[in-house]
Amino acid sequence: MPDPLRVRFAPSPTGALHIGGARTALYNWLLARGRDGTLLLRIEDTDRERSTPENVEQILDALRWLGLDWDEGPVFQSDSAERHREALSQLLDAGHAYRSTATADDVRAFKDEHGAERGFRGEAEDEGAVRLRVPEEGSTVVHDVIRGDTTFAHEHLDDPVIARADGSVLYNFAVAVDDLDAGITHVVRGEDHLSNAPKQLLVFEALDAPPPLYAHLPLLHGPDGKKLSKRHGAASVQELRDAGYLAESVRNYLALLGAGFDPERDRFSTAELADRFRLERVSRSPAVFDERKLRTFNGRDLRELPIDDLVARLEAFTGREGLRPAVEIAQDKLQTLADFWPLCGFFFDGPADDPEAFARVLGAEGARDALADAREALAGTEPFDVERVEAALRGVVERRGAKPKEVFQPVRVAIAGTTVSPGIFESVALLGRDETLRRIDSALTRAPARH
RNA sequence: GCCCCCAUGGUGUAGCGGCUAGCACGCGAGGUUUUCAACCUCGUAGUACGGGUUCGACUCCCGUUGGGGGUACCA
Repeated sequence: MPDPLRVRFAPSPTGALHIGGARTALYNWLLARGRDGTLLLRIEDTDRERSTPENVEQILDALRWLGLDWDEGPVFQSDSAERHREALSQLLDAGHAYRSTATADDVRAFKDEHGAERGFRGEAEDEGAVRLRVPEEGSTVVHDVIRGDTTFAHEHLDDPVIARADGSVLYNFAVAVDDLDAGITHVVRGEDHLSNAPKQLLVFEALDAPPPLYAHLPLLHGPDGKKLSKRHGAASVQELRDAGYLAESVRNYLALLGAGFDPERDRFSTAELADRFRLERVSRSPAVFDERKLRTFNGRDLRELPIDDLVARLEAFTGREGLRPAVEIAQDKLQTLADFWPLCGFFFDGPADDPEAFARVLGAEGARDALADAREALAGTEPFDVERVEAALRGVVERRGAKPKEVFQPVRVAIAGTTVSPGIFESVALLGRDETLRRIDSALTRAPARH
């Protein structure tokens, strides 16, 4: 029997859940859910400034939106101050750590003297910050599930500061103690933590405790190869949500970004993802987050959503109600939830204001006449349903010997105000005869007469 | 500067010593078409470079170059 998994994810509480962090959270989630493990949510808050209740709530909210739940937590590192102090004096007493007043300048001076590649070693003093004593000889090797062994020679490692002079502990010490106490078996985090791993391993060793398994994920980059940031558009899952992406699409896309799933497929249910996820399969090289591809995935998923579901999401997204009829005729044209209102808002709030489109389409040769003919045909259409509307409009096309678009576009611009809308017959039928005629009349009044 | 990681088309990836280097997104052309999408066809483009090892390297080793991360009494 394998030991039960205890996995933890620990976003930093800065308020925004960054996309890279979201992927890390997702992989932790898939790992735990796929192997019946326990998932612990920890907030890395040794730096008190960041973990304001508002920031934490934003993170939790983003996690929930993504559909990631956890079994225990959130727990805060700052809640374990007593235990941290205890572990600290344990190391001090055993000689694995010492106090030192050495500053960053002292460390620099040390390297000037001994060489830049030499790790700093301080002298034990009665006061000052607490530094962990790194062995002179040998090395610490990180056995990483994803990247294999990475060896860190002790001679290159500085004696890391693990607690401030005031006794408050620092990250590398606190996580190690917390992971130990929480019985964490798997630590899955970003590659930016790889160089922290030997420090934490050294803490485990000093505490004479077995370390968890580590897996460091490659980082996510923007299209320019640089670290993903707001410059690249959305950089946090909150922004993705606001941009109208579906949580399940984001999940699916993020999961595919480096997890080594079947390359012949690009769609997996969340259950499948959890079932197939293998830490060993995760890529070692960084990936570029491509929002266009996410858009494509999103559009595909959105188009297949049951209509009731889509309507509910759109009403929540736009804050408007009674959207269903419009959603029915627009679903195929949406890529994100945010696409809906620009496309269909005219049904509810009147024609959009697009003078350029109006002038171009209704100013074209014969456009005004075509629109007048359409008005006449529509005025006599009964009942006013999609079928009859289509017959009426096509009749106009035929009588005028025009191309379809020479009639349809003027009508479209008259009712929508722009050149883009759902299908013209569906749109006209949905708007109803009275409103359609009203808008056509209004357009006719504004349109320049040209024959 | 020093420590560490990474390297298949524009992007995400498959490959695990012998392949016509596969799939998807994008992009291009065509088809369909009432706009925008969607959809169908076809097409485009890749193993960073240099040395080895081997009968044989995208696959293994070394170096170079390039990219990234770390280097706090931050997390």
